[in-house]
Amino acid sequence: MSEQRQPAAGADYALEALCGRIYERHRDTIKVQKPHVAVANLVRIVEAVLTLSNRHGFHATTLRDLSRAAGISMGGLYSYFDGKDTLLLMILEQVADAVIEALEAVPEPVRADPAEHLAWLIATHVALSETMQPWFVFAYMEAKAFPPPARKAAVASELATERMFAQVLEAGVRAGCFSVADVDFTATLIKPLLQDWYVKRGKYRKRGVNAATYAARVSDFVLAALTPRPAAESETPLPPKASLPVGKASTPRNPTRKRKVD
Amino acid sequence: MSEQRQPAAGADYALEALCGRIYERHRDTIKVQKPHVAVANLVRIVEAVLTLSNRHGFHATTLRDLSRAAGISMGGLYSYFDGKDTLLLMILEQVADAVIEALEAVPEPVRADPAEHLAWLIATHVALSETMQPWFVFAYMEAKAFPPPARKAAVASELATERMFAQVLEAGVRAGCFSVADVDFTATLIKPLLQDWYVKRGKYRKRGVNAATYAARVSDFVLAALTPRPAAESETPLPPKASLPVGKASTPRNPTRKRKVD
DNA sequence: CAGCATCGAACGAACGCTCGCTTGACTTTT
DNA sequence: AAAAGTCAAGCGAGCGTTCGTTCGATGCTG
Repeated sequence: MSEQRQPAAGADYALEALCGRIYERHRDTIKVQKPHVAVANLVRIVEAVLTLSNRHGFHATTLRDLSRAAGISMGGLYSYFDGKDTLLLMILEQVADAVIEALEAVPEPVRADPAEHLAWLIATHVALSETMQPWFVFAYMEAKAFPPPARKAAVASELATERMFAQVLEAGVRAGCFSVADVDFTATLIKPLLQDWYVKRGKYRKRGVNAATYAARVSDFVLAALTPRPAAESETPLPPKASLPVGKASTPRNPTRKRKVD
Repeated sequence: MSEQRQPAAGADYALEALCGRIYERHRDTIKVQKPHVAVANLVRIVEAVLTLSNRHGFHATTLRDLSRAAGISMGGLYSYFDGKDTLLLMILEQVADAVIEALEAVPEPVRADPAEHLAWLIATHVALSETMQPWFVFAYMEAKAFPPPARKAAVASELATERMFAQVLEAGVRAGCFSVADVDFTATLIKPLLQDWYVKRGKYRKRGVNAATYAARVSDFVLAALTPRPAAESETPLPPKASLPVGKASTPRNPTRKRKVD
């Protein structure tokens, strides 16, 4: 199973390994005993549900579609999860775990230089979201629509990665190699740049941009914005008045019209 | 209706005005004749469907929920659209139109200076997406899941705004005030920064960041990245090898297992 | 021949959508 | 001016369909 494992991180982000972890985490609800059978079928289920959901949305994906795509009967599916929501949760958990695990495995020498550390975080995140692209898209698109446990976990995960960026920025500011007005805000701005890679990957593909190139360009862009300028700090004075017309105090806040029956 | 209309653009982005435009565009399918009645009810329908959909997704929003929230009976709803999909389309069209219309109304003096033009585009986009926040979130989250016409329109709209950014960047490069390696790519990177404002607006709200502040900060960040540096062009050589472990040539690309019946 | 794994018909609930009916403001008739 | 007629507008029970889920029968394997 392991063979060409690069860092000593001990984590593997291939489909099969990820499904193995799902199996272990949900041993109690998964009714199939033999691990190799269970994991093999989980692979087919997860692969199918990611494909179908990323095309039409999780809610629009029916278990009959999933059954056909995975090659497992309706009843068979219920040996692997006790309801549609659980299936969603299985995937979301795995994504959140993978992100934190991958980004925390920063090599010690890299951590020394804030600029290099930042570039490493960006490159690692892009590489991870490239390997697990369908998972990331799924988590990003479906996280909002579901039960509090999943929502909380997703938000927490996002904040955790944001904090990692903030810490690096702060270290850079202290070391004098970054010039940042608001560390937290700038850290927040980096996240959407990383998300764009997997959310709109098709667009980049079409333009011949691959993961490594994307990461390098984003690093360049971000580092350019952070690098202290010699003098002439021309902060944008304030945005040019770009107020949109919004016809007086319209938009009645309480348009409750009485119905016949309540 | 009009009164405090700032630019001479002639566009109004209040809920009622937007529904008025929807009414005009769909006169043929909307069965209600009297404009003031139709627009008033469209307001209640659109407001309700945006609220419900942004909470649980459009697909998960049932017409019964919508009927209750809007205060219009099931049958009544069908006087305003001939199917759930049409309702989705009505909103998507309106968002795409508003974006292009707003961004094309750039004042002539602003266009002269690329930096100012860029800041104006950012500020205008943020201001528009602030005014129409639920619409933007709806369009962003639901665009993928629907019929080719809607998808095509959404992609085209995104490319159009992207091209506007690219043109400004190009003008700035020619004028010597921007230093950009790849104009198209950099233009692409700006979009997600704008989207983050409405997609994660709750997060920014919680931190006391309002629309104007957000736009100003993003402008600063982007302009800092574009401003030519005196010397020392330290392009990131290549990303530090951030390869994730992906257990040998796993991930069987064709895990088709035969079923009993095809 | 156990017993684990899988199957797929069947079920109740909930969906999008329809349609015959009621309502009420306005027009016409007497 | 009162009565009768008209029709746009709105209503909600009910239709057929499809959903998530269940469960007894049926392999398959050691």
